[in-house]
Order: sequence, then structure tokens, then C-alpha cells
Amino acid sequence: MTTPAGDFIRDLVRRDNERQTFGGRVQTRFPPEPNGYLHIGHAKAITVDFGIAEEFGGVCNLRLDDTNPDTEESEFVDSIVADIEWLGFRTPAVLHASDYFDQLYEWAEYLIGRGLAYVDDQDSETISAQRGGYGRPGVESPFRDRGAEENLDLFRRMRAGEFADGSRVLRARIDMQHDNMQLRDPIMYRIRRGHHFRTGDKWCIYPTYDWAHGQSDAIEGVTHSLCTLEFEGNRPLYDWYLGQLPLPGDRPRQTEFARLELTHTVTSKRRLAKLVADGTVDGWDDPRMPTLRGLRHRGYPAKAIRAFCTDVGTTRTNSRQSIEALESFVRRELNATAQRRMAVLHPVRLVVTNWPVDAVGDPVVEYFEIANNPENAEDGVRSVAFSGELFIEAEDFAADPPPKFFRLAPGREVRLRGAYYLTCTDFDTDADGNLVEVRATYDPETRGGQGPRKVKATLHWVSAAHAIDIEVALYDRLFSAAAPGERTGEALDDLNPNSREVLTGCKAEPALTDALAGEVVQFERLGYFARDSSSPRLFHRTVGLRDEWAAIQRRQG
RNA sequence: UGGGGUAUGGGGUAAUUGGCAGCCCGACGGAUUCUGGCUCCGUUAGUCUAGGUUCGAGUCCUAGUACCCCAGCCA
Repeated sequence: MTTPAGDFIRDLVRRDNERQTFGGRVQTRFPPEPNGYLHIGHAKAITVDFGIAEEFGGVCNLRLDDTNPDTEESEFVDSIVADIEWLGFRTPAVLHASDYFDQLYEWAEYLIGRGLAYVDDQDSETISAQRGGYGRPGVESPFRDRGAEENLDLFRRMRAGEFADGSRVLRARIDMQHDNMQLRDPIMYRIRRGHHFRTGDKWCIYPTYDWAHGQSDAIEGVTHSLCTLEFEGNRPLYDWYLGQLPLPGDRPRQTEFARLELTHTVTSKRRLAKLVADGTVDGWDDPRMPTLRGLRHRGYPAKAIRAFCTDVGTTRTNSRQSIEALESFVRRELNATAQRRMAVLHPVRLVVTNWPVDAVGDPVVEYFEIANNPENAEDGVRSVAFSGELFIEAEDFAADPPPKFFRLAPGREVRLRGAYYLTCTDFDTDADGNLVEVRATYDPETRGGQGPRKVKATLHWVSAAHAIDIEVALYDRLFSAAAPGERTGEALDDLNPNSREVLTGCKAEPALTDALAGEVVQFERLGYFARDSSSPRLFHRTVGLRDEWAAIQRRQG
């Protein structure tokens, strides 16, 4: 087990409880915008938001931040809920910022009445120019000082739909010279006639993120509003708005932590959407995508993702976690849970020349009981057919074995897993020198793989007469495109559709299909493979970084 | 350019708040093994820089440096 990473948020909440800051209450929320699918970065936020609530006996609600009708769709709401549940968290309620549009509107009028908000008739470019720049002063809008009655009248007419999109906005009246650009009279409402997926055409003015977020937290009774570092500059505004309003309860407090980034992939919604749109990947759930659906499809257990996020913890340092670290959690989990089956990716025929035949002259078929998972006896055993013609992995045989090659070679004895010891006698190649058949003799005294002699290797095998055909897709390019440690988010750009290599002619034991319920199986010695949803016969490598054969090559070299 | 943040081995992350720099990932070496897997043991290597305070500094002070965020009617 790993040492839990530092978690300043946990410490913060604990201190709050000791001091009764919120009366000992803890409530968080996970507030995604429903404009895309959740990815690995969200998994960390979810783990933090739900995890903190769970740990302190509080509540965490899912709240869809749906204040922008142009980009949001209900399709995404459904996927977000499903993905959170897949990760293993329960959402007591699915809330929406749009539930609070009426209250938000009322509070806007309240601010206008107190001279703290005004309607600005200028267009977007003008307002932007007047905001000034870093170290440059802002310019006050000519409409900044109009009276409350006029503001109220204009604002109501904005809501009534009297003005064109973009022609007017409601702004908070704060300070056009503030060092923090967020406080230079930020926009509260904009006119936008897009159709909202929940409120339909009821509204033509929509609150901005800043005007909606803190108030939504307050309405829901959130105590700890946890978000990522880039909202740090928004916190003074968050506090300013809440400070002006007659809130129903305690003021929530925003705390920021670093977002999760991974090497060799990107988590920008824009760029992920581009990959889907231009056909580089087959969709949001393509196993090469860092979306939760993609990872699930790839065979990453939710438990492993959660453990990884917990281990990463919360800090305020921007960093990029290595994909290897994530996958070490995936391997740890899979090693404990995945069913083991034998399969060969590059089959080569192996004939046992001294294998007996029955009365009719057919080769005898013998059955061996082999553990489904040697680490977990509860997973039981399965019966595997063995006969005189087998398939073994081509790489498990060497006509001229290099140093440190311990597997099959002429004159050498190895164990067939769970079956017999076997000694290679000779082999055949075709005209081009390609291996076509290996011949060997077995030792009947080593039944079940038990023998008096030590052998250096144990091979996996498949009975030729019983084998089923499978296909295996290799998606490794996604993660191997960039060199380890290279600080890049460009890996996906290097990927093209051709990087998906499908190996056909692979063979597996028939019991492979029994293991499909578990989604991920370990092909003995070949690593972890997940079933592809497109076909029960198509598998892809789950833990992509660990190309076992490459590792073997390295050890040999 | 103004403001706000962050700096600890190759990648991450701790250090009882001034007291032996620990852990995870990786790499390397070894042991074990009916998966060249798993497991176990070991090795490697670090406090951004320069000063200062102190018996003692990752921690405090001063001055630098690097990186991240902010000038959407996105969130």
C-alpha cells in the first residue's frame, strides 16, 4: 500500500470542524458544465469532492453548471451521471444552476437597487478595450453611473426580450482600477437567445459563471466549494458577490487545488472533441481516449482510477502525473481480480510426436484443471483440453537461442503450463526460412506440470483442435508516441488512424469466453486484455505501456 | 507590463510547523516463482539561486530566478 499523498484540503476541513467554522457541517459539490464527457481530470475532482464529503459525513451533490445555453446538452448530463456512478460514487441529487435562475434574477435586481450593478449599452469589443490590461488602467463605462430606476427598467426590458443579443449586459459596479482584472466591473448577465436544454425559451438573459456559482453554492448549503487552481483569481469576486447578498445561511468558501494532468495525453475538451470530430478516434469511448468511458472501455477498473486519484491527493502545485503511475494502480487491481486464460498472438504449430492415439487412431484428448487466478483460490479452476497438436507463441521458440533466452529451443526442455514437460526435437521452416512447425516429445511422468527436473520456462499453449480464433487490436501508439518524461500534450496529435493495428489469426482456449463477463482477462504472460465492444472476438491490450515483449527484448539486449 | 500562485531525486509527493529529508512511480541489481507476471529484498538520486538569522533552516528573513493563472458577454 502506498502512503497517502499530502492532502491540504483534508487538513483544512478537519480544522474547520475543530473550530466549528460551519457548525461542523461539511457539504461539497461537483459542478461540471454539461458540454462534454468526463475525463480522467474530472475523476480527481470527483474523488476530492465526493471523497471529502464522505470522509466527514457530509453531502456532495452533482450540480450541472448550465448557464450557457449555446454549448450545453442533456445528452451530456446523462453521461456525466452514468460516469460518476461507474466510478463508484452516489449522487444524492442531480441539481442544476438553472434551478436558481429566478433567485439569481431577484438578487440581481437587489444589487441594482443598492447601486452595485448597472446596465451597460456598449458592445463586447468596447467593454473589453475599456477593461484595460495588466498594469494598464481601466476606463469607466459612460453608463456606469446611471440611476437605479433606469437600470432596473433596462434590466427588466433585457429580460423581457426587448433588446438584441449582445446589445446590453448587466455589470457589477466594483472597481475599474482593480489590480485583479476579474473585479473590473464583471459581467453578470448577457442577452442570448439560445435554446436552453432545461429552461427552454423562458429566458433570453443568462447569468455568467461568476454570478451563478457562489450563489448556487450558498443556496444549496455548500460549505466547501472546491475547485481547480485557475479559479483562484475568481475567488475575490466569489466572495464579493456573496458579501453583498442576503444569503439564507452560511457563506460557502472556495478553495482551489491543482488539476490532474497526465503525461502522453490531453484533457482539453476542445482537443478531445476534435479527435472525435475528425475521426482520429472512433468516439468518446474509444479506448485510446482519456475519457472515463474510454478508460472503462480500455479495461481500467474504476477502483484503480479511484485509488490513483486518492494517492495523488490535493496540492497547489501544477504537475503532470506519469501515465505509468496510473497504470501501476491498474495493474495492481487487475492482478488481483483478472481471470487468467491462455492465448497466443502469433501462433506456431507444435506437434507432440510421442502423443498417444486412441483405438480409432485419433489423438487422445486430456483435460487439465488450471487455476483461474493463482492469487485467488476463490476464482476456482477451469478444465483445459490438451492434445497432440498445440499452438504456442512464436516468440516462445528460438531456433538459435540468444543468451538468456530460457524458452523452447532444439534439445531444450520447458513446461507447458499445467500440462507436461516438453523437449523440442526439431522444427520446420518454409522456403523463406519462416518457422512453420515445431516438434517435441512430452514426458508422461510430468503430468500436471510437476516434474523431478527444474525447467527454466513455463509456456502457455492452446490445443489446436479446440482453439477459438480471436483478434487483438493494439492501441499502444497513443502512449508511446512521446518519449517518457517529455513534457508534452501533443501525443494525441501524433496519432493517426493507422496506429490501430489489428492482429488476426490469434488463438485462444475456448474458456476465454467464460471470462468475458469480467471484461478484462490476463492472457498468460501476454498481459491484460479487454474485450472490445464491437465484437466478442476482438480484444485490445489494456495496460498499454507495458508491452511485455518489448520488455523481454530489452532484457535480452 | 500589474496582480495572484507554485518551486523537495528522472516523475510525483511527505516532513510532528526550527530538530535524523520519508513514501509512491520509474530505472537498476538480487531472491522467490508452474506466467520473464505477481511478491519480497536492496541500490540509485533531492530541498530553485545568492546572502542572512540560529547550536541547528526544506521550514524564518532579504534579494533574485523559473514556471502556472488572470485583460470571454466561456466555465
